[in-house]
Amino acid sequence: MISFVSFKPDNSSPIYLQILAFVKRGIASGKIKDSDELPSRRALSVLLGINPNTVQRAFSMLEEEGLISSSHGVTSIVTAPPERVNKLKEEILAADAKSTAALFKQNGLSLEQAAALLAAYWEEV
Amino acid sequence: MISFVSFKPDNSSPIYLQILAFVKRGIASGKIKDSDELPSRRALSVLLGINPNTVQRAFSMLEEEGLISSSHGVTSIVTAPPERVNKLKEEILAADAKSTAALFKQNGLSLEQAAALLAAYWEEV
DNA sequence: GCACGTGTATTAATGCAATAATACACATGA
DNA sequence: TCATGTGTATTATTGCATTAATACACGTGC
Repeated sequence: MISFVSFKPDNSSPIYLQILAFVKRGIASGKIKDSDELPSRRALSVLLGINPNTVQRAFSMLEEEGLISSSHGVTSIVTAPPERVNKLKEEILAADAKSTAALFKQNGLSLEQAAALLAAYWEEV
Repeated sequence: MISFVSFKPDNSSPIYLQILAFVKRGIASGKIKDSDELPSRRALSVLLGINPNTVQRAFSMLEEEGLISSSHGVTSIVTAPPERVNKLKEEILAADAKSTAALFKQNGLSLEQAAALLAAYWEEV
């Protein structure tokens, strides 16, 4: 069963997108594995204190992307074969790296300064 | 006169917040300097193709933070003494570094891997 | 069989960013 | 002086993302 204990939604973006990102990053990083079982939509909505439809929306998007498999009456299962995981990992890392580089460049930093700054705050988070 | 040619709003957050962030990062990075003149609210709204009230909202928030000075009849002026710039720079860099570190950690990367990834995409953006 | 938990679908309600319209106050320059 | 452009303020409206409420369909296990 996938754990959502480390999932802390904020108000910076829609909750359903945060759930989507949480699961995708979990799969990409290996914390969530192929054939893992997801909590039911209702159970997760109670756990997170949100509306069941919000969970439903996130799960249906995961289904559209082929990352989970759903059927009536039973909880959904993660569908993440190795090649899919690698592809997802590359996508996420590339997107993160690009946005991060853009951010630091916008701040007028050099690559060396950016790396140093990252190192300075690495242990803090 | 502050230039907004590099300002490219997207639909990831409210436009007024993007304007706010654009100006703050500009000040922090030195691209926008103390006593620089801002375009008028109406002129900027025409330039960006948005409603004057959206610009007004961003500018009033900048005024609340003490980063611009406004008076009737004349365009607003940047108020950014050196100590304020340094403070702003620290705030922005710290926030960016923390969120970046958290992001890479969430992806299961080590500091070395994160730095390498950043370097790999640095020139691309 | 059937109670229960599950996935799925539809519709309504809510909140808020963005827009819109308008009015007033002030400064500048012809 | 006065026309013009500026900042400021108020109120209403629109559109859409999000949440909410509800009903229906299906599978499991007693």
